[in-house]
Amino acid sequence: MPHAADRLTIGELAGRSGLATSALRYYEELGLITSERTAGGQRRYHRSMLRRLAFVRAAQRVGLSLEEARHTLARLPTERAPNATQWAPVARAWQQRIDEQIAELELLRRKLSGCVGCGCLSLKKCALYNPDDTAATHGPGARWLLGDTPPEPPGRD
Amino acid sequence: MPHAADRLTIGELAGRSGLATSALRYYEELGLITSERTAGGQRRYHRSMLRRLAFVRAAQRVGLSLEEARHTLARLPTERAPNATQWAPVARAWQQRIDEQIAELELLRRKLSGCVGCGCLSLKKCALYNPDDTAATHGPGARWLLGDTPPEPPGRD
DNA sequence: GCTCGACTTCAAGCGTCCTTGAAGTAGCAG
DNA sequence: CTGCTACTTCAAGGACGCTTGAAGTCGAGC
Repeated sequence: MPHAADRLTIGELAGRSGLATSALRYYEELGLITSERTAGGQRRYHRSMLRRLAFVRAAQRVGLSLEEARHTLARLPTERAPNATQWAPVARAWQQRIDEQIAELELLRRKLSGCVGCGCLSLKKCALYNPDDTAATHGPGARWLLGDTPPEPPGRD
Repeated sequence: MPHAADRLTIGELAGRSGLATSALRYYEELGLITSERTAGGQRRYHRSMLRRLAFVRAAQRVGLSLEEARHTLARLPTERAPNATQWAPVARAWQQRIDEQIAELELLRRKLSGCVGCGCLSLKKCALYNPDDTAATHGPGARWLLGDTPPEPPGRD
């Protein structure tokens, strides 16, 4: 064991979190994590930072920016695990985001499925190019796949 | 109608694709789309570029970089819609990526579900912090949620 | 043939998320 | 106490995906 106390050096935190030390310093600068300093000025991290980092990583996967993660983190306890009351709204919000992402991906997947056998990406024949469900999903106006476009005037492909 | 021929100006292509003209020039620079030029040097796009752009947007949503999209695009016909033989492997590869993403999100979702009621993010008690399925999903070594970490030595949280 | 908006190029800038490098210090093993 | 690695700060750089601005040209309508 490299050192005595129950505080983690930046290298240890890096090893345990899977993040680079440079990333950890950056996160600290952003206020995502905090540290104490030794007499000599080196960082020492409380182990609760592991939780915060796990949270940040999860937040990123849910599609949040580091700034957004910071805001959410600010409403959770610093050194303690959040209790159910604190955690529930966060978890619910995230689940909603996740559900939306899954729904989007499944829509795209279905469209691709339809295309595997159809010599696809041929305008007017393919679900990838025709609104229907996409239109419903993405608001008003003709939309296909991932962008807007009129359903192609006359002309061929 | 702004002009005669069946070629699209960059403004028209932008309008129809939902992308900014600056993005279109950038894409052209990257080799994602091509254009012809008028005598005066202005770009004119074949309508098949709409398909390529739809493809690129879809690729982005599947998580590909523009570079990766370019590679894939290079194996599909330039001005024609791909046939089933050309398209099938691409669609299958994308579906696989989509499936992986969905699986990841569902895993995260399940973990969050378990946590809503548990005062979560408390080390050792919570699925978010304990390997199990995540370990299987992300290769060797102990991993929780989105990073590596040993399952916490002695001490408390 | 003029006008005016849409186009052109080129260079620089931007937001996000970090990494890299230089120059120097801390802290633990022996 | 030496020595070596891990640490420190600060500034710059870098990848990705574009956007913005300046300065100038094209081209369709009147």
